[in-house]
Amino acid sequence: MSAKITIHDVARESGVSIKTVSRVLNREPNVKADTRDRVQAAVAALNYRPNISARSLAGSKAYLIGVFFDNPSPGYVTDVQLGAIARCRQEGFHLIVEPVDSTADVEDQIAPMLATLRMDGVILTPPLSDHPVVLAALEREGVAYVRIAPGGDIDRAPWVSMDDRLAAYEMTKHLIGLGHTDIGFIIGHPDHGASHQRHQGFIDAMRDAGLPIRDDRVEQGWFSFRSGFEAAEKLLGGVDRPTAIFASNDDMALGVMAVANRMRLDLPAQLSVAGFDDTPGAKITWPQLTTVRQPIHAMAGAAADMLMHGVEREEGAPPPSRLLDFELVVRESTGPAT
Amino acid sequence: MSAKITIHDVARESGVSIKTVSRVLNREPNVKADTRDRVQAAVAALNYRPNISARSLAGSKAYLIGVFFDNPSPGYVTDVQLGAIARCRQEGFHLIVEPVDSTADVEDQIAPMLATLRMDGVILTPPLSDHPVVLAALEREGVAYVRIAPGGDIDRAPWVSMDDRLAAYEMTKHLIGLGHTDIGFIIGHPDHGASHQRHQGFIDAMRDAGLPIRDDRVEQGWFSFRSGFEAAEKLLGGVDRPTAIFASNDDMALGVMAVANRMRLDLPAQLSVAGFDDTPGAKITWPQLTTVRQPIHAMAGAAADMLMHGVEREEGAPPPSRLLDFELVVRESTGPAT
DNA sequence: GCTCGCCATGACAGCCTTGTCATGGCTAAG
DNA sequence: CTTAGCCATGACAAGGCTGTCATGGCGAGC
Repeated sequence: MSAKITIHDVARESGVSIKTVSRVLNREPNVKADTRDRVQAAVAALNYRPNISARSLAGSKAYLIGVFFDNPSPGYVTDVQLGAIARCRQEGFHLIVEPVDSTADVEDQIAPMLATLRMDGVILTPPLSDHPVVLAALEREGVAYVRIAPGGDIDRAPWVSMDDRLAAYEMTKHLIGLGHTDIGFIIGHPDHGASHQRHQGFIDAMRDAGLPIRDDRVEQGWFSFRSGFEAAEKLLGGVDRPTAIFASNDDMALGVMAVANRMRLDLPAQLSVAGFDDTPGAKITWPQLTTVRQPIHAMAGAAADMLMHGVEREEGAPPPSRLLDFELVVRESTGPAT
Repeated sequence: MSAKITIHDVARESGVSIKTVSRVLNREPNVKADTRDRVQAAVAALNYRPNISARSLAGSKAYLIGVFFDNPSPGYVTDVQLGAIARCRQEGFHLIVEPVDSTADVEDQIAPMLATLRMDGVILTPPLSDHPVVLAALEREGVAYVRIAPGGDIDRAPWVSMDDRLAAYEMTKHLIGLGHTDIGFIIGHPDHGASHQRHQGFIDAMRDAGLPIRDDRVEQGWFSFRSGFEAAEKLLGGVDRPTAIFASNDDMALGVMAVANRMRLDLPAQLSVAGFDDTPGAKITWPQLTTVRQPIHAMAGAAADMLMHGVEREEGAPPPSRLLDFELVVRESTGPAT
């Protein structure tokens, strides 16, 4: 380990005071171009890296962004991490990941960490985006946060989301366009805000097409494979079957496909199946799953951006937020109604 | 935000010097039980949390553990994180996650972060556990690290692993026990040390049972669904098919199942399929996948433990390391040979 | 009863950086 | 030519904690 070099070494090397080095490092104004170059040369020559602890102790930034999650889908979680990190790296920030078990005492889990770490901001993923205790703790500790895909209370804080309602609407329209009129729907986990919006998109599309929604065609799920499996057993149990099923996420759609497989139904000839999320699992089936690609990576990146650059909020105005585009991914699991 | 309370407040409240508070906080000796209690009471009363930046600036610990990964399997990655965090929380440590793109300049990615963050240790997941540039950078910067499931150069640094060879051996024995004599095998990604060991386990079991291994029954894969799919197409392409296929991980096994599904093979009657890892995907198929449960959670926890408590290495002795137990998970995708 | 020695505690410096404020040099205006 | 005013720079303190070392109190031994 090379003896660690500090800002003093750089200052001496370039013949200025440490404050000037600091100014160059932080891109502050009031440094002559010539001086700036000299300092940067010294930094490069000495291979100097500022010490993050000293920085955050002295200054106001911690160079740390937190990601809180309590999400059963590993694909979603890593995607968020990757998206956030990509942005953070550019600005010299780092990512602290903190799983939060929302069935245990949430306050106990996050309060200590918030106080010791004093992160610059926290990215909240569903269902934590709508967890009242989490939001309250963050606000109490004065830590900025951005919610990803929140379900309600939209004006409370900045968020990044996509139009779940519209996406579900488009997917339903896709099925209707294939000739399906009798479509089953599986609702997502009630704690996730997106669940309601996706359901609403389905309802709107059916209504706009003048199609009825039978009560026995809508089942409650929990975003898990198992819940999709069970819902599908009910939906496909009778002699009178829907010709398509739209599940509110991919895992549940895979559950539907498992049931269909077991029943020896031919996909998509006898049953079309659509999911939502475009998780890696969507490509891992036969036939591959028609689904909605969420811009998870981009959403996390945008959230990190807002946090690093300080979410300025004007009094009275709604918090700065972003709605990103989704993409309908049509694969082989949906086909013409027969 | 409550005005942040410091060690001085606690000291005043309990009538001792800040140094004594520090001693209590760090469980140092030389504090009277009575004094210790008073300090702890004050800490609780004031809801005091030490500032991590100040701590790491003054002391030698950073209270940060890094996790480096470049792993295509999100399930594996989150499992490692969860396992590591569970331990870290108990000791007040936090987890920094750093994806490393091993196809880009690895040095550029990790050297700056190592220097600024000065983490107490880093957990390396495959294939990074065997990446020479990563290991060298860590050693140069004097950052302790623990390798998870390294493939070779075992005495270079501490590691945590499981007996991949034995697990593959047992799985093969399971298949042989079901009456299979003609078994296909799909090798894992050549960069992962475990791949070779699993392959060896398969070879050993077949040899010990006196069974031949046909060259055209062994295919190279890359741990991805697609590679499993393609390998299966070759293995199952001819009229003369193996009665069982053992894939070196679950994703590839799922690829095999997709091919079998498409060929309308009845599982496990016409083909037994076995995987390795017990990822969430293993339960997401029909029939559910027989596989090997890796103690990923426990391995990560053990690695975190070693890092937090300082990996003491005696000169000449091999580094302290741990081999954890695996578990054969027999589900419905394997059955008697017909 | 006194001294030695150990144990519990405290004063102080130091970790590395940023923020504040003062200083000196320069330009433009009087 | 002088001075106000601005800009670039530097000296110094502060930030919260731990490590070192000195100090004071106490019990044991003589």
